[in-house]
Amino acid sequence: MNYNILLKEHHLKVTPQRLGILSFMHKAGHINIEDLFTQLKKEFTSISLATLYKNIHAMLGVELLKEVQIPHEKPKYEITKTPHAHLLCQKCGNFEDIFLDVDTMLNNVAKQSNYELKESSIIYSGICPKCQDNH
Amino acid sequence: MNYNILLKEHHLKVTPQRLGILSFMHKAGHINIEDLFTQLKKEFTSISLATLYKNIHAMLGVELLKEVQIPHEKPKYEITKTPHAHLLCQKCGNFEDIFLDVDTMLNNVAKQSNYELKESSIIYSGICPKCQDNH
DNA sequence: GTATTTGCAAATGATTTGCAGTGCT
DNA sequence: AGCACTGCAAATCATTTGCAAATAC
Repeated sequence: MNYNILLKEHHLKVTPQRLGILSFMHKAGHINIEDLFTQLKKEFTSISLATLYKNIHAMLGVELLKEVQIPHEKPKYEITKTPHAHLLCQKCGNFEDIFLDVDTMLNNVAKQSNYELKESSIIYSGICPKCQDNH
Repeated sequence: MNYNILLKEHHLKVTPQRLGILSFMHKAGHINIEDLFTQLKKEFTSISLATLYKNIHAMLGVELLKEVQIPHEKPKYEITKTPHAHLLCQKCGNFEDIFLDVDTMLNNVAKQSNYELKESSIIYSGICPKCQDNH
């Protein structure tokens, strides 16, 4: 993925810090501020938390990133992609995307509720296949 | 609803503060710490934030309460009821329950993902019927 | 060259903790 | 009576802000 272009498309200036944020975010899939900062420190010894927060907000503002709220956890961030749901393993903590037909679900709920629905935030939690085996 | 019994069933001692928390929580449906504290202050002039936090955590621990995380908002709390999803109006902020067939959805996703799913956290956002009219 | 971004330090805000006194069962 | 709960004050943790220097375009 070309983060350079991604930033420009969203009218954000390209800086090494921003490229680093996107690169680690992509590698992790979903990551919270604290873990992201730890990772970034390895490559940018001088990066500050303030910069990280400012950039996360800038990228959220232009919808380059999306915030994901797992109950009882600190928010995680992901690069915006096609609408999807999430799976959380309550045992090992694995957190992953699942590309359900979110649109169909949205339409059904819209009909039932008379809301004009735009988006959904969906997390399913349970035990992942691996953890079922190592019961 | 008898909060006295509700607390005892969950092995928590009955105190005026806890009864107050549950009563306001029920009245509001979903409420965050700050708003709940403001409400409580009216009835219990001496209640402290520390007490509120401690009690919220105690009640979460025994699953008498559930935390609901709306992206970009402070967590709200609700009294645990049968599994359901939530609707958020992006215009007026109205936040309500919707009793979809959460179990069927859970089973479908379980099949597709091979996760052994236990619960889901679902929020649909859009424009509520009222706000559509006052467009 | 100008506007934006960075990193620091300080400020703010939210939540937690320790402890002495009080209240529940 | 004994243990749990309350409220206060202080401590901790997370996030934001202001500003001078550095950097992107």
